[in-house]
Amino acid sequence: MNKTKLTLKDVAEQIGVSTATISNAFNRPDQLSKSKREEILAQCKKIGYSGPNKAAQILRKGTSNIVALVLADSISYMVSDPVASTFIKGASSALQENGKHLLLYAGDSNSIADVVDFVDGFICYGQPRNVNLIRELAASPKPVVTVDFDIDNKPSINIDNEEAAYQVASHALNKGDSVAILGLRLIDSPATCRIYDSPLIDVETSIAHRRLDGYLRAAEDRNVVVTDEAIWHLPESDRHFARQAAKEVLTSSPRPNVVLCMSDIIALELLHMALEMGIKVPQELKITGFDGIEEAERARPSLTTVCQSSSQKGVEAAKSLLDHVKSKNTLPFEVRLGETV
Amino acid sequence: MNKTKLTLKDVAEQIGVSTATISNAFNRPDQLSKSKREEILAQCKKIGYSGPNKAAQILRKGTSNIVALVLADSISYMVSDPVASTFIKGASSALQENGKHLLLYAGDSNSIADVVDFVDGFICYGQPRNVNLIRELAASPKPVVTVDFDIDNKPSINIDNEEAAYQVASHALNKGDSVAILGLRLIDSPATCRIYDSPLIDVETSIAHRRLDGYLRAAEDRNVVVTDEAIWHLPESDRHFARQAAKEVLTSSPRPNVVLCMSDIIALELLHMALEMGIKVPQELKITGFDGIEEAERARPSLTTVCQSSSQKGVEAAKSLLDHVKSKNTLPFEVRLGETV
DNA sequence: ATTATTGAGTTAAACGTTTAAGAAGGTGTT
DNA sequence: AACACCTTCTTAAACGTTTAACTCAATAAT
Repeated sequence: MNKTKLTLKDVAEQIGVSTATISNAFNRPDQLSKSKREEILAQCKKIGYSGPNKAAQILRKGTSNIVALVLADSISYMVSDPVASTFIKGASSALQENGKHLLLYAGDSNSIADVVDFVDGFICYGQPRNVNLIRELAASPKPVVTVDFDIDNKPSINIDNEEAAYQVASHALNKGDSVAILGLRLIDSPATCRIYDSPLIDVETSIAHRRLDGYLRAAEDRNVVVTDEAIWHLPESDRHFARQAAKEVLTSSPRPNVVLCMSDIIALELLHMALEMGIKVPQELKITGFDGIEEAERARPSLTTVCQSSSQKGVEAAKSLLDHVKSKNTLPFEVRLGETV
Repeated sequence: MNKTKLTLKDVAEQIGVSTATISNAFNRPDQLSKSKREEILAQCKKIGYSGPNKAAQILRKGTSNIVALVLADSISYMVSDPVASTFIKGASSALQENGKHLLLYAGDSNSIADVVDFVDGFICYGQPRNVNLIRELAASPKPVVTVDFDIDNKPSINIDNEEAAYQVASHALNKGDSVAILGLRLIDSPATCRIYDSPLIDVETSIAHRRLDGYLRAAEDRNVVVTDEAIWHLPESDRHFARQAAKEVLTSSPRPNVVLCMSDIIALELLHMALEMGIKVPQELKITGFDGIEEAERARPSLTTVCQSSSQKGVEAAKSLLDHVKSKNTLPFEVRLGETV
């Protein structure tokens, strides 16, 4: 029919009203009479004008209905991790309900500059690899909400990781135990950036720190000594890394009889390897996980772990962003007793 | 420092050149002398101008570096499905390498109108639920590439589903067998829209159709009769649906001794249920899958299936879009013989 | 009968860029 | 010396909207 894309101006001329009126017909029904509005919309439909151009709206209105989801690790990894993908699920459905779109943003990139101008806000899931990215998020003119990660003065969604770790560890630990910890990357561990060196950003602390604190408190309560050598720091909650670390732990001597794992993926890998090696769980080896993924419940023996709802986190994160909540939100958790302690 | 966001105009005034020159300094280095360019960029940095506003660029340039990934089913489902998430992996990494961003778009929404104006193109993964959405994609002014789905006159990425199904079925079938098929939603099955009724869109055919054709050809070759009652159409490749259908198949009488499944997820669920029921695989029941996911290889007995690389599909789809390829691309597949036939 | 108030629509100035076309000056050719 | 041709930069018109401020009637209030 029409050679080139119709604009508001074209349509206004054809219908014989001002562009403002057409615009109002689409955006502000209260600004014109009901009859005129309906007539205009009908005409537009007939002419083949499907509504104001979104690119122009983004510029003019300063809003795009796009929310960027900054994923701590690469998108590839995040999409296949059960915890992260469940989070994405929750976030995306909450956003969709509110007419927002989700832009996946890799946390290993080093700047948000290429999207910050048009995006409506950021949900940051986990601790991004790149310091500069964190710094930019901290200084972002657009709203930011963080999850499983904390930036001072920005809203966040989290659970009480210290308390959760303390509780789950308490179920596993007894006086005289020899314990190992399969942890996640600490924010200031050598493999990563020494974020505390930078005075500009005020990152409170990572979940790995909080969980470690909880584990250590539980150990201390029972007079169990945890040396630095008994703590492994995996770069991420990945089966491959987990398998390697599990091997090291199980072949170290003396072999620990309790291993506290900061994720279920890690714990399950350890569990499988232990069973392969003929180690009796929980008699010779107690294991705790973290997250409460389905697979942990299906495993035999079933895993003792901390249950938290990733999808709820996603929903809450989206809500916080949309409602311009400023405060930090601490969600509940629950220790699920399985057969591994 | 600065109260309000700096614009190109502000910066131009401060530095004492025209806006065009600043713009060129950022976008078209060949349009001004090297020395001037460097001076300008240095000044901008000092002033705190981080480059042209992206929202304005989108409008003016008509390009955003955003690619929408239209997911046939809901985002929630897609993100947790191993096949789909592997696809997303491939696509996102290829796009990221080319500086493109990924917008997740739910295929159960009924229009692309709210993004078509600013997005650079669409990758459509699978057959969207909504006819209107398909119609809009078919008529989209922006490039579209489809995967595991076909729209006439649009490029697509696929494997030869008919041949793949034929081959895998051929490994399982023998004269005298009683066969059932656990299939996926056909494009014109009653539960969905009768897409062929609409003359406006020319959707070639769904992968479910092609696979069914392949299965039936293999059956015919061996004089095996497949009645309509022996064919189940699951709405999607979901564990829940699969479990229900598996139950029906295994309790039907006479019980088939060969079941051809259109996805590994379905096949694995059937396998588990068969084992639970004490049915010997493959002696009493042969099973074939489709996709070649990891879990299929790990299963005991391991699954006979068609291997195709979802991540490669993602990469190819992204490439096709970025390179403006117009032709359809048929990728290779491979039958992996497991212990279930 | 005069003044306020409201309703419906218009005008025109943004929003922050990019880019075709043009101007000014310098270099090379004949 | 005249001319064409670069190079480097500027001018100004898009890109397609939204929205504050305004006009003009018509209705309500005093």
